[in-house]
Amino acid sequence: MPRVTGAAATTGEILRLIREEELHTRAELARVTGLSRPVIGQRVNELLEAGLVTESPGVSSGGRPAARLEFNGAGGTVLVASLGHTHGHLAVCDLAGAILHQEPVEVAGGPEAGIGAVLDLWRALERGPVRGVGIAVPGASAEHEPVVAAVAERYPVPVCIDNDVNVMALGEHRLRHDVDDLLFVKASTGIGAGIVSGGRLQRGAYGSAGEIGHIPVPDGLLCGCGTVGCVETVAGGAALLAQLEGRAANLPELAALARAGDLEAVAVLRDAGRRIGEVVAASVNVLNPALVVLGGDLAGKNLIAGVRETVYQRAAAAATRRLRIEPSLLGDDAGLLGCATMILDHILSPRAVDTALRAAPSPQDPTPVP
Amino acid sequence: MPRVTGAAATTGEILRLIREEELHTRAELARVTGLSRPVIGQRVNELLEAGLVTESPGVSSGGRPAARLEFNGAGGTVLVASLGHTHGHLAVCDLAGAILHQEPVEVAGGPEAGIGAVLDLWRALERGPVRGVGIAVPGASAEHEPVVAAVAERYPVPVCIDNDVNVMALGEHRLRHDVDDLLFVKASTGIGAGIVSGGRLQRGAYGSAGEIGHIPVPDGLLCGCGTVGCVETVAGGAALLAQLEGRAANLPELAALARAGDLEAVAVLRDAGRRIGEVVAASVNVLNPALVVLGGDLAGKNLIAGVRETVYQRAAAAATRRLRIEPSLLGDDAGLLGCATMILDHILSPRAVDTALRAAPSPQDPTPVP
DNA sequence: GGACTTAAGTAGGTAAAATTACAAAAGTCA
DNA sequence: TGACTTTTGTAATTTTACCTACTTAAGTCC
Repeated sequence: MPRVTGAAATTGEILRLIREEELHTRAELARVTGLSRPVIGQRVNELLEAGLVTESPGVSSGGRPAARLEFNGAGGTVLVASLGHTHGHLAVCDLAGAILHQEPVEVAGGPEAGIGAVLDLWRALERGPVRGVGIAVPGASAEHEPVVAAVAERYPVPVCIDNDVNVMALGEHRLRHDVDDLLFVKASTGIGAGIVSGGRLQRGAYGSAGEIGHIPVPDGLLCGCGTVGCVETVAGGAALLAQLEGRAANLPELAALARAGDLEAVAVLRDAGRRIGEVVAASVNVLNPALVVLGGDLAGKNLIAGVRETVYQRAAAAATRRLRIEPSLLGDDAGLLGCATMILDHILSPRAVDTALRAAPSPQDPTPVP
Repeated sequence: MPRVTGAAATTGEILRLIREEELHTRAELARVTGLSRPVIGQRVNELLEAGLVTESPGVSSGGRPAARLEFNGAGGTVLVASLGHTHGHLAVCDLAGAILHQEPVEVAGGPEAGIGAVLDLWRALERGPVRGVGIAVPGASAEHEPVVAAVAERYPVPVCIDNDVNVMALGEHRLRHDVDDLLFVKASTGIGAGIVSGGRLQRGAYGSAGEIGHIPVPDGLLCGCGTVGCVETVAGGAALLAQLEGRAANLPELAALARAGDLEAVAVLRDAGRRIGEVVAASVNVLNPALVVLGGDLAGKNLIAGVRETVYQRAAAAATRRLRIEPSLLGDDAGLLGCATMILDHILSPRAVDTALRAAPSPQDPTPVP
């Protein structure tokens, strides 16, 4: 019987089918790939031996019940950290991307200075073999090579680092993998966006794609960047706190105020949404995404309403006809979950898995997967 | 000796290495791919037999001279057409993408109505086996399924169709294949952009990515699209002709006027460049391309100067620091050359070549390549 | 309980792909 | 001219990646 799929169904590809395509028995895998049962059996055994897949009794459909194959999220861990300029969070996640344990961390002086503290905390939290490390940093990730070097020295596994917004965009994309073109907008102290186009994260030529915080909006104050009327200046967290004249000390408080129905807070957020909507409208015109996701401390229903209002009014009909604008599904742990997605996508990709299995077919090897 | 490259070096991949990676001898191919000489020899023979590659005597480097392998641009032809709402151009190109012969064509009633005339002219121009067809249409290509059907009925070869701006972006990308993130902006009667990000053309979720013509710019007239101040309304070809109050009857005349030094025409174009620069600046902030290419009837030095002025002033420093803004290298035949690139990328891709060779290994087959 | 159904493992075999080893061709250089 | 270098081709062999056929397992249905 000839093969059906275009790509050769390597062992790594079989894992992808189990993990992402909802195929859970050897027989199904054989049908979909067009490969014979013995080949599938052999590949699945490799995955079972490597601890990447588990087998459990299934239900019968009239004959012998098929053993149910599941990706083994407990087959290892990844270490992740979402770092800001002064503080951040870190966590240990399983291979399914679930957070097993997390901690806040102080990184006075930024990620470079604070990476030592992060490494020490990770060491204390470690459980099971570490298969990869994912880190989110503020701003351009290219400037954080020393961080990667410090981590790579302690952990001989793949290390991925990216901008916090890009990482969140990846995390959101994982939850909605039917959407191949999405724009993730983070509204917090700063305002930025992560772009997924054609199913892939777009960083631009020099890593600053999606930096929409300094696009000017009509009417506005002088921004630190030199231009007049950057969105970040008129609708960023600092501006909103200033507008409330001390009634909220930080962004979570502001959000809480709005949730409690405070009319002034609601108005401030709605108006910020309108300003942000201006730049989102421009981005939507340029990119034509299927979905805009709003995340960050400020992305409550009021801000989102403001964004919707402006985008549907300002952006071209062709780009908005089927456009959805929705809140993030990731919640408070967006950064950590995004980091986990980033590194897991890397180490569980068919290529990486094939390479790892070729190098270390035995399960007790110190770094069997990546 | 183990393989070096990740991707299996299939026959199609070997062709790519010869065509795009400047590898011109069997020995070089063997070194780069890590495959043994006999395998390379066999694959190259397949390509020679299929007429996709030519062999010529080379120069010695101290031993037997290596036979020089070149992609055979004369191994077939592709038919291309760049169609507007009322008229267009069509051509026959060789497999290297060079125009062998071109003709204007009237397509009263748009591409659907005029495709018959196009087919007849193509038939008259045909020389050598036709390996593919590429067509550019105004606006969204999804609306032109009937055109594809009509062409496919006469020519049993791959047919590619896309928006004219996207096609030009592809053509420009081919000429600068070191640049993986570029924005092609066409300034003519309409204003639009084609986006190449991460080396791939981005169409967006519903094919309208890059439609920047209807983004509003500060201050402006009422546009047909309902919004106030679309760039296309204030800086599109129609607006500029109106500003010149009859001194130019069409855009080529306007461009000629400016080249001759007419101050009014120069000012009008420069100002249009500034308006277009507003939306280009927004796009640059969002996408962070390495290069913005300006094409279309209006893209002379005056308009480009205006665009540069505004972009470097308005866009964020991170996005403009290494940004280049340049005129198109494609010239008047941008549409046709872009079409050729589009269809050639398709039929000469490693996958397409491998499939074609598997199906028809003999050179005298009517459709050996695709 | 026995026939039927579906799933999975085993053994042996085959065809393709790539390798090694050997041989020949076509130049340079003294 | 002959030694040396580099490229290319040929033949036999090995390796890989499958498949087919058969057997065993484990359930349902009458």
